[in-house]
Amino acid sequence: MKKDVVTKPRRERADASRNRAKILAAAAGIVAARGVEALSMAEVAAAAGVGVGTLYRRFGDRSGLAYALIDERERQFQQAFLEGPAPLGPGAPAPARVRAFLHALVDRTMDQLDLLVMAETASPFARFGGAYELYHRHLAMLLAHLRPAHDTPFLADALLAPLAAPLLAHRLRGGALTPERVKAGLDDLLAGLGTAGEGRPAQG
Amino acid sequence: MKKDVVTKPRRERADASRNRAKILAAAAGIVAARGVEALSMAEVAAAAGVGVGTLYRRFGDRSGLAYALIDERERQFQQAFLEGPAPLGPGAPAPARVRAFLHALVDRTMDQLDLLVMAETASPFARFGGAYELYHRHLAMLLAHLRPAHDTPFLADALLAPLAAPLLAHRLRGGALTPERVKAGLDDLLAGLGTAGEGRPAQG
DNA sequence: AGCCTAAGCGGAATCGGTTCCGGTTACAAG
DNA sequence: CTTGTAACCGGAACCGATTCCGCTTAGGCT
Repeated sequence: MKKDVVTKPRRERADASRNRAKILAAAAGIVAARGVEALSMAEVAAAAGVGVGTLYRRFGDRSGLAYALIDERERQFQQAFLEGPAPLGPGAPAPARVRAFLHALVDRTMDQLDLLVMAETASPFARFGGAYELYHRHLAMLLAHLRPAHDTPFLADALLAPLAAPLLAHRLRGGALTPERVKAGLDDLLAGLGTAGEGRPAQG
Repeated sequence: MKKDVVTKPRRERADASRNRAKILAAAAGIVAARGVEALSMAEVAAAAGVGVGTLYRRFGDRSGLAYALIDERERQFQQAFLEGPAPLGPGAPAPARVRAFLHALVDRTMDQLDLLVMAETASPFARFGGAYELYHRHLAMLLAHLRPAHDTPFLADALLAPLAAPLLAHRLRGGALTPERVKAGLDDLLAGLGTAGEGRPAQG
């Protein structure tokens, strides 16, 4: 009988990570040249010189590829609110952190709107995969700090929902939507939740 | 030269509306029997005894078919908040109408969650087609009544966004989400916006 | 009743995402 | 260096949505 060592997690093979890089480069090139609409799996595979099967092995699906293209900025953002300098990171009072977090999320979403629309559109629940739950936990935690008597998980969803990429993209098309306007609107909601820094006790 | 009457809008041909009915019946049957996942265009066409081209001619696309299946209840809902009895319809003070509208929307969304998920998922912006803009205008108008100094179009989006079918469906899966909880959460947001009936002037 | 044509119709073809699988290969162990 | 095998690979096959297009027909008109 073999020794059943606990599923040793060997690291990615050299050819595999080489292909990963080729695919990401090809995909980024296509997006830069012709926009996200032109980003089909078959075309990326062809441009990268690999088979489509390889794309799926590395990235799972179309949405996974989109997230991978966003990954670097995403890491920066996550690191910033998890362990970066205040007020986005730890150290600032919760209301300030909530506000900083939402404002930063608006910027980050606007920056990569097209890719996010694609990523969130792939499958019905793609949006709630990856980073969403992290944002949700983070926000709910900050809110709970402030207003323990409220349903903070719901409030966190309610604050994140208006930042869904497809909604913002839709409103942007119709002109007259700016990051500042979204931030101001969020501030308005936050003021109502008593997170504007008034320091009132939570009992509402 | 022909008389150029302004593009006379002839009404739907008899065979066409007969097919529309057959298609809707077939689709409803499939959904009832095997759920929305089983609702593919080809299968509906086969069950209805028509070609797929006919489905597209009548309903535009998958999302259109889903909306058509929902249509009857949708009409009732729209009529209720546009011209039905208060507080949902006209006559009640704006704060009460806002609250009644959102609560009713929660119920209606929960009722047909699966079909709505399908309808809103078909294309990236499907959600913002059909009824969404109507809801948005209605809600923004009521809010403007209350708080003219605020960005009511944004607030309307912010109140509607947490009711997106995919989000509710996702939270429902994880258990622990009820219509009551959603309504309570919305009430909480509304209280913060000063629509709880306190009658404070708008100036914030 | 017969004509004319816009409106409809069916279903093959197309398109893009995703899955499958028989054949390769990196690389750890001996 | 040889070997064993898990991880990979490529690309054909599959699947469902959507488009296309040549043929048919309802129904207004004479």
